[in-house]
Amino acid sequence: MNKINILIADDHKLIRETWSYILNSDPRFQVIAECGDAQEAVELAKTKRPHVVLMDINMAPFSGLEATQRIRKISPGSKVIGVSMHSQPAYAKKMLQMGARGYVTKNSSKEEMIKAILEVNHGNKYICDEIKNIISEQLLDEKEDSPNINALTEREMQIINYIKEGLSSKEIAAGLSISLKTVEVHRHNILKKLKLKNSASLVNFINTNATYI
Amino acid sequence: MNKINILIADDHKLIRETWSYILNSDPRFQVIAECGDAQEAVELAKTKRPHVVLMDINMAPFSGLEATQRIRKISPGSKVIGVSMHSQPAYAKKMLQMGARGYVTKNSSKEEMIKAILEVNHGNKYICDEIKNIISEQLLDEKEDSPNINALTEREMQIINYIKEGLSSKEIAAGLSISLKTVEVHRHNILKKLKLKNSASLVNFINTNATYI
DNA sequence: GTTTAATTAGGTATAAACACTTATTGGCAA
DNA sequence: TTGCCAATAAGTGTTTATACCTAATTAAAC
Repeated sequence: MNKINILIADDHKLIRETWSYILNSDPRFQVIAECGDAQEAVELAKTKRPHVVLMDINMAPFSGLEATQRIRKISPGSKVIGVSMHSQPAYAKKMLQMGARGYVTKNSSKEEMIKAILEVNHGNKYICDEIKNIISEQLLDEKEDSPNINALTEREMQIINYIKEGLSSKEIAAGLSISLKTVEVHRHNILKKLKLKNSASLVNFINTNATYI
Repeated sequence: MNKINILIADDHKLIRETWSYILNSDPRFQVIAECGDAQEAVELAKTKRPHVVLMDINMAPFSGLEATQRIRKISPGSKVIGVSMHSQPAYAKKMLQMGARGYVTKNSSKEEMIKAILEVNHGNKYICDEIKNIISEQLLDEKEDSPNINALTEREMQIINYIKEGLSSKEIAAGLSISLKTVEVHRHNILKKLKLKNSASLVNFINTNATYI
């Protein structure tokens, strides 16, 4: 039986090395490449055609989410597993939307990671226990009136990023070549959707609630 | 020659396991305990008396900074190495202030980690190359007028926390039983000190710049 | 004991943000 | 095709924030 070929994309060198070490110690796996940025990950997926890609979400120059999406198109046979330190289900959800076949947090054990690799390689989907537990807990809470950042549109997120950087509505309007009035409407809608009072609390919400990625 | 006894404290199980695996594979090291929270780390340092402690900064219920401080008192023979994903020198500085003997980012290689352990066990201090490079770069830039959050006063930090929560100046004034005008002056001084344009960018700065820990 | 810095607070402006209404366009889906 | 929604943009207000100024009090530092 052939080994499962794995590509590791993670911007932390130590983490890449340790995973390579562990996975290569198992006769079922073969780490064929590793890299620290998303661009390289896409290129390596194209040339090396790995069976499984371990993809960290946080990477330069674009996120693991985008890299997953690209790999999905460029090498449909490669199964991507999202790996992140974030336990929020929203991350997992987004990652799966982008075409990932699995999601594992860095809280997971070695055994769970191996299980995830075997499952996705076999064509199944896999989500780690931690996320599954959190999701079920959230379902029990069931707070439908909670601010849901997923309701924000692309444009709104774009404008939030400008706001974070300290740009005024006038500057944002100039930057996006749209009317000042439009920017104001967007800002108003954002605050209304998230039930926030002003831009300061918005930035704090965005920075501390990772739910939006 | 005796092995160097190591305690690993990191809230990510996978990371603990991989380090244990790697370090135990080296005849010079012996991982004698590992844990995922700061409280346990302090207790384990007390009972196990490890030669070296690998301490992650981000942990519950209190931070690795505080745990380091406690271990320093409770088991002065144990050398603590701060391990973090943060490349800001401010983290390293704070960690060393708390009594750590070394600081290594998660971008560092396995070799660098081993070097750090050997150095601190030998009684020396060790800071990883990444941080050293950043510090030297910052010295070369030498911008004395650069935003320094350390210059913020207690009162100013207090007001920033209210701003983050979305309170208006009027509300902050009421909360602190001071004049609206005073709050406005504080806000103005904060923005001036940090060279920021508005509250949104202030909140983003505070959330993303860990310099104030 | 004099200086320095933090906190306090007033005045006087302009600029920006926020609230709410209406309305047009284009795309996508039931 | 009809209807919904995102994105666009205008009008018209009110409220807040920001930018300057001056200045008193107090505590710490030199």
